[in-house]
Amino acid sequence: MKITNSEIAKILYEIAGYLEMQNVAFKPRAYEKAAAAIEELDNDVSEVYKEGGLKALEEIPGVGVSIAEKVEELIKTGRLKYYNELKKKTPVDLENLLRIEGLGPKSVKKLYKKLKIKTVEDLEKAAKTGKIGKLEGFGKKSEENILKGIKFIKTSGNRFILGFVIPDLEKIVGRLKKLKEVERIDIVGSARREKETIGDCDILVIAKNSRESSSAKATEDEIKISDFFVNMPEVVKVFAHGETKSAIRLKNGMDVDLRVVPRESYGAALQYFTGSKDHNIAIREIAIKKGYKLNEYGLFRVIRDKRHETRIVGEDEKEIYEKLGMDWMPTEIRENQGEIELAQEHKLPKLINYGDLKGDLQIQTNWTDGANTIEEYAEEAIKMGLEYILITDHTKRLAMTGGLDEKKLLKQMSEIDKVNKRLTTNNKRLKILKGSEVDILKDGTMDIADEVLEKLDIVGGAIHSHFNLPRHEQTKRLIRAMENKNVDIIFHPTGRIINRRPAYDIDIDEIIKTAKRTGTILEIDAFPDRLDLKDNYIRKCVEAGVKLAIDSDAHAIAHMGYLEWGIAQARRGWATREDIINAWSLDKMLEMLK
DNA sequence: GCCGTTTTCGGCCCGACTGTTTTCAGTCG
Repeated sequence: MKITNSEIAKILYEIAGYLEMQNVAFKPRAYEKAAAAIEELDNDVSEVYKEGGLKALEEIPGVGVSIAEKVEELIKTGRLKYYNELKKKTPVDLENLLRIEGLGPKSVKKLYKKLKIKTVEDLEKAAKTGKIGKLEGFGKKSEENILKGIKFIKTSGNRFILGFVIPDLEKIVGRLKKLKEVERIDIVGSARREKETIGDCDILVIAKNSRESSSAKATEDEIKISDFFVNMPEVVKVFAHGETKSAIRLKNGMDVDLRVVPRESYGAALQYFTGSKDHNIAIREIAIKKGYKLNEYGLFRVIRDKRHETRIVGEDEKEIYEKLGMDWMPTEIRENQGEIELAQEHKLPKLINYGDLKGDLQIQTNWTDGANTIEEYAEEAIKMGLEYILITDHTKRLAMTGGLDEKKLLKQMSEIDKVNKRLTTNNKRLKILKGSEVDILKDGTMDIADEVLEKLDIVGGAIHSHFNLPRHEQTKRLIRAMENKNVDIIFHPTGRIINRRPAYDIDIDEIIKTAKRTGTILEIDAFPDRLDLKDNYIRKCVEAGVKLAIDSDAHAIAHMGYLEWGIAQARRGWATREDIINAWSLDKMLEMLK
């Protein structure tokens, strides 16, 4: 099978780690840079190579002669000698060991040399028996931290980040959809509810030639679909393979269930398999009270002696809810957190819709750690139908990104003026706004002087250091930043990275209160592993009347599409268009900002 | 190993924290 961009990137990242172990200078950064560039590429590297050969590979920024050859070898053979040799020298599960906070290549090497630790399991055993603490350069504290890191990975590691696995899942769904036997197909479960992470994936299908009812025998079409499903190239394990229900594990480690449902039950199955469980339990209780029975096959009227029942509805999901006396509910809010009561009163909020955003307010360009130019982002935004974007490169304290100081920021502002002028002469409607992702320093002051901040259209503040301050101090720090009259938005307010790093310790209610008082916007960072604020914090903001912004946090134009994941979270937090400032016109938005 | 409106060779980002030390290596962003 064709090697994917992320598979190539993973190997390049690992090479960087191995070189780091050997104290090789500069090369690790070179491999990391190339890996990141490939990971963020819009096109398939294999395709790039097929069309333009080595030359085309070398045109990828950060990829030179040597790495291009290695990528070529990977595309052609699926293997890489250089990588295998490095791996032979230090045969450790680098990918997973490096996921542990605080553990880098040097420590991994030492642990391997001294204790023959190769895997996370080895490491855990050694830490638990106190062997790590006695090691030179390590101590009791390191041992504790390692155990904590392992625990964190274990408790959060077996869920998949929805935005990152959806491409894999959609590939499968797209392929099934093309079968002549398939009439309709949907992803259900927590993925349909747009949860930030999913444990597994459920897929429902109706065959063209669908069986009459759930008790009828499966049709040939239905059997063919199930057979096709378990024989896909990505399948590494088949747990179950029936005529209408199958379960497999994919190469990426995710378990996927497929159910081929009769047409007359499709709506009921959608409702049932979408959940959430709590939502379904509450709905079924209501059904019982009204003399119905609800299951995955339909809504049934129960006749007195309970041995007779007649199917009322089942093909259409909306009809089921309506028969039960309530409005259809958007899947994102089906968590039994008040949505059912409001649906019964026909008072559900009108959630913000996919496609409602008029702008993107967090974009990193190649002035710092982004991959594309201001102009390239502008072109992409025009393609997406946006009306405005805000350029928000990092500031000087974040040295590793080449953060901008006051002088460079002013220079970038005049560059934006120029690009805006070009857009106007070419009759393009897009407006590029001047902004910055300004570092919030330890004491809550900003990394850029106020005189310069004043000149920007919109200022975003963000924390990138001192993640471990005690709660009151961290909260005070953010509050001070919000009180700055130039700071309009707080970017990724809690700093978590899903499956990797917990949020820093803040009093979220205090933060929301301050946002309200100071008129500061809180951001919903749409990057799939951030989604910060998360759904229930969004809901708190909506209830408190604090306004929000949904931003892609793009570091490459391909990331701008992530805005949709931000909308999904906003919907999970019950946000309407009124709550999201970049769903508004430019004038209205600028008017309400500080 | 990559890159070049300062360079085709000689630079590559840097400050702070943590945990280990008693001056520093490793890690992080």
